[in-house]
Amino acid sequence: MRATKKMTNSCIEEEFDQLKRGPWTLEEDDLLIRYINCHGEGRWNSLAKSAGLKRTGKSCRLRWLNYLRPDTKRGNLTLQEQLLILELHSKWGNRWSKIAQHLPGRTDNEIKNYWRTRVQKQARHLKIDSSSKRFVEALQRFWMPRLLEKVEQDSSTSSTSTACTSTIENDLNKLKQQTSFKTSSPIQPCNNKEYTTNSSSSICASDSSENKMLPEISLLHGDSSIYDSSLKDMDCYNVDISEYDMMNFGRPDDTSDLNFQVADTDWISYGDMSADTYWNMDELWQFGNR
DNA sequence: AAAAGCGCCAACCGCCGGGCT
DNA sequence: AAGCCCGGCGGTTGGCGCTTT
Repeated sequence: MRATKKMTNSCIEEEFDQLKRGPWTLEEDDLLIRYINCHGEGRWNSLAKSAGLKRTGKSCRLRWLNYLRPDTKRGNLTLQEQLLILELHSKWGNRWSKIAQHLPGRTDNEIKNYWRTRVQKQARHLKIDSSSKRFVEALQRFWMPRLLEKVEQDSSTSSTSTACTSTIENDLNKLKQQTSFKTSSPIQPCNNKEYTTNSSSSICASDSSENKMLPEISLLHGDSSIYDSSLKDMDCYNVDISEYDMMNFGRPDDTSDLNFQVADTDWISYGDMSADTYWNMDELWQFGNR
């Protein structure tokens, strides 16, 4: 019989009331670190009590995973990390923990915050829903190729690479092999001339003669079961970004719900992005050269 | 210089699934 | 089989600090 079962409701409430909330103090951090170093992590509720912390197990777990764990990375996300997040989000949607698994040292919370504060901000500027097909198209059609281009430039000029970035670069190399984001690569037309998704989530380009459309991100609307947890199963988009008419990107088309306004923030134009650390293209150039 | 507005991010909340009793 | 606990996840909130007015 668990001890808590013997507790009366008032006892539980009293204990709950005594629990501390809000920002962690240095002393609490120290207690938690020392305890985990001695006894390891897990069994968070009992850990909290044994360590003498007046916190919930959940709170301790979160503090450890998101902040105190030794391999936690802090600071701005690199270009590679940003690109990987965009790509993985287009594949998996808001599966933050899953995305975080591919970014060593980054937490799901951090990635979620990045998405909400940086990426969704762009959607707001464009006055479109960040989960809309149009916005996902914009990401894939413009930002990701540009980011990839920049990442490649950086990797060709930079000789040093940490173990973590190597992991990310491996993932990105897979992406590069399996997608056609590169602006310089020749287009790879699909036989069926339609963007279609097959059972393993591969997406092929359609041939719309007047305005080529990027593949739909079927995750947003489709069956999540087709998505595998590993990058190795990513399939080609078979789209060459250079084939797309950027100027027509925001123009009205038959699918009116996909329209968005570009006039007030001319973010489609090169080098004329909104002034944001992560998204301003000018700053992107500087970012990788640090 | 002060107030208001805004962005970022750490932390919390509620829900869910799995495991144990 | 049912009830309970725990851990994990995604969504949301609140406070702090910076910027703008």
